[in-house]
Amino acid sequence: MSDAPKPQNFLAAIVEADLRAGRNGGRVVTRFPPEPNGFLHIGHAKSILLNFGLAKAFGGRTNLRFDDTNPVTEETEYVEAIQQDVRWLGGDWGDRVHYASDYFERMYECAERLVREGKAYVDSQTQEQIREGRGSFERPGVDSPYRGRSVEENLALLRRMRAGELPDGAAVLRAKIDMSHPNVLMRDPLLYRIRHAKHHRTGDRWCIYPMYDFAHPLEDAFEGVTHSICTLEFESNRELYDWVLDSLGPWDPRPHQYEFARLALGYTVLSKRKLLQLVQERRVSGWDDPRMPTIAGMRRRGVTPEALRAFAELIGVAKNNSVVDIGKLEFAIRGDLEGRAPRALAVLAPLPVTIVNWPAGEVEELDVPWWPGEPARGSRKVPFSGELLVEREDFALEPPKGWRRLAPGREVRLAGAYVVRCEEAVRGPGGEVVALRCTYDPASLGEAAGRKVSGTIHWVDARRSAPAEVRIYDRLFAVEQPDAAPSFLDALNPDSLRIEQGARVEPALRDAPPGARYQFLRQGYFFADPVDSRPGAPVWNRTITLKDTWASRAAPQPAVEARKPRERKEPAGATAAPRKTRAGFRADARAADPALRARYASYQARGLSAEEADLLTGDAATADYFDAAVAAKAAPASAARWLLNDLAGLAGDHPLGELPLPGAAFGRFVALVDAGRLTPSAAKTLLADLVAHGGEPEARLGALGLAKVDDRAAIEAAVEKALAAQPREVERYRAGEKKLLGVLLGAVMRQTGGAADAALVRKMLTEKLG
RNA sequence: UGGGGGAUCGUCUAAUGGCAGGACGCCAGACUCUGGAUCUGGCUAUCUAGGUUCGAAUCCUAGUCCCCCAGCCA
Repeated sequence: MSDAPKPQNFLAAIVEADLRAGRNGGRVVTRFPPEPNGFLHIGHAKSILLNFGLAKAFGGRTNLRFDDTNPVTEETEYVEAIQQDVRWLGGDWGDRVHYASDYFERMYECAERLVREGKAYVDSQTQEQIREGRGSFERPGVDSPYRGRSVEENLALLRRMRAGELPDGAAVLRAKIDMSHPNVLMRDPLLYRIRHAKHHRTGDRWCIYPMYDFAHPLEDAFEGVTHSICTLEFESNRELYDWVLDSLGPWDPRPHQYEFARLALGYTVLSKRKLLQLVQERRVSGWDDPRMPTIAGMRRRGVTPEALRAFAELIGVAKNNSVVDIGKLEFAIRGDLEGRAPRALAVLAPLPVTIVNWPAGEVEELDVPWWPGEPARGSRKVPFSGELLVEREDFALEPPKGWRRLAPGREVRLAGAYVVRCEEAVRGPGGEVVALRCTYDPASLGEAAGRKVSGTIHWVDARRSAPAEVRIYDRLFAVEQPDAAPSFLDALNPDSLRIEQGARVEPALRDAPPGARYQFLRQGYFFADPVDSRPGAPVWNRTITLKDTWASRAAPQPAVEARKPRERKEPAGATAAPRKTRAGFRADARAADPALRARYASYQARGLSAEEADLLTGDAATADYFDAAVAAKAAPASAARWLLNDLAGLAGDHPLGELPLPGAAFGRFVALVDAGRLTPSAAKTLLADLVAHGGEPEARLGALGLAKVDDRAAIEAAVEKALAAQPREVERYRAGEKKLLGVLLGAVMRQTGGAADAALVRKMLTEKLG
């Protein structure tokens, strides 16, 4: 175990339980298995952080594995980009970078073994025939005419496939499972297809390539992966994953697949196909365009790995289909940059200001701390003269209510410098404001001056500032759910990039190196672009704005259109079967079986409700079980209740007839409860034990010490003990938090193993607590 | 019933029969040389209906809604 923080999610719970149970010999091995056919995006970041984080937290290892089983879409360029991204995020795979293509020979051997064992065959149907033969959701498939080929013939054919004697599409290797399997993935899935294509690593060595469902479980098994974590859409594939492993084992460890919900984010798209389209259609400048949700794009925008990790922690891991508010990402980015970006002065859209009472020609070098309020973290010189520039947006001729910036006659603080007062707005020929004439207060410099003004604005010196290109990035999409639009391209935000050509930055920023990060005071966090910046001429990318409670007024949110229903392609000829419910099946069973029908009536005659009678007579086994219980002296009403409410849940999918607890013994159990020998609470414990291990109810009741305690003194002792153990709760209860009675009652019940009479305990508790 | 999964504040996520918690967001206030940050307080939730239980988000029954699967993609 390491001391890395333990993630708190359902997968961590599984790993922890496995470790506790001693499974896999204490090993924890995960893997991150990208296909090298595109750049990684923030959804992958979630998966990377999960896989690497989980293994690290539990003292395990994580492999990086390229799932390169489809030569026509995969490229070496992506392999390199992916490694860079994973490494940047902090994923440490040591020397364990693997390729599915490294296992092609072993996989092929597995394929031959399946053939030899009669579990796979070569199918020579066309693609269309195979699709047709698979059936549909409601209609079973039909066997391929080639399904019955002999082992020898299959082996010879498979070898010819490998040898390149067959053209693309002429044959495939299929598992021989069940063409009428309810899970369509199990209807003789394809294992290998012929592809005469050059592979980015194996070149022309192979012309047959394994399918994902065959390759992936084997890759995991070859590498000793214990927990194979993927996204929800692979849930149906798990059955096949298990089939492949069980057919080709034994394995140690035997990998298991678990699924979690992939990330969906508002105001963005996270499908490789769509991201590729944006790149190919030049809607963005490339995979690393700062507007892209790719890891490379976010990195270039100025986001840090720490911010992404904070984001991942913020959103957690679960199985709910969810769309995460983009605000959470922005929060994580701001929170990270807040502590690492020094504050600098830059004016994006300048408005000239003349300080009319400034001594002509004089320049003052102000010493301004990089971190306001934390002078110990350093400072730089900022020139101040009679000719300045302020942000155009920071002046209003007719200021609205609550305005805390410049306006005729108003005073503001220039950050790090003097308080100025606007004396006059200079108008151009069209009446527009082209410059400001202000006066300054020579006594207002520094904290000690104690001048109170309504606001502070940023500025730069007009002559001694540097021109800079500033790229103002905004969300790539204008609507929260681009996928819901008719075409996601329609949802693109036309203002996702604005280039401020006339921006000016303070002199200290002129030589900022690529990758430098600053907060431009009051405007946001900026990052010196690592690609386009030149020595002495950095290009600034806006990573993220500051939170702006002033501007956030009255920005109407566009209505979110309803997601358009996806079209179903249903092969012709399928009949729309009427939907049947469980209740319908029970009714059918009774219609077909007069004996069940008779029991349905007789149960009601013996006092059961129609619902109970219905549930008990859906099949003969359940009714038989119930009858056996009643024959063993259980009252019908309570037998029904215990069977339906508790036994059904404990039994799970197991038929009642196969339980270690026969119907007659169940009946004796119910009789014990009816006789008041144990409380309902203790009875549940006893029933769970009987279902798990069998045994005679009476004997187990004694062995587990579950006999009802109605001895006042014993209960009183338990109450005293429980109260003494929870003084805080007692105090809070007495202070008025009456809901804590349940907690205290629970504590007493646990004291007695559930054997105490709950009503009696409640009574004593309320008396004692007053 | 084709099969598989999922429904908890506006959003994301906890609570394995015993106090519905946290975070984002939002609102209000304090503070502030950033309308930022920070601090304080507040807001809002168990899909529906029955049942079991002293006690149900959790167990049972019925229903509703959402997602995934019929590529020689992964």
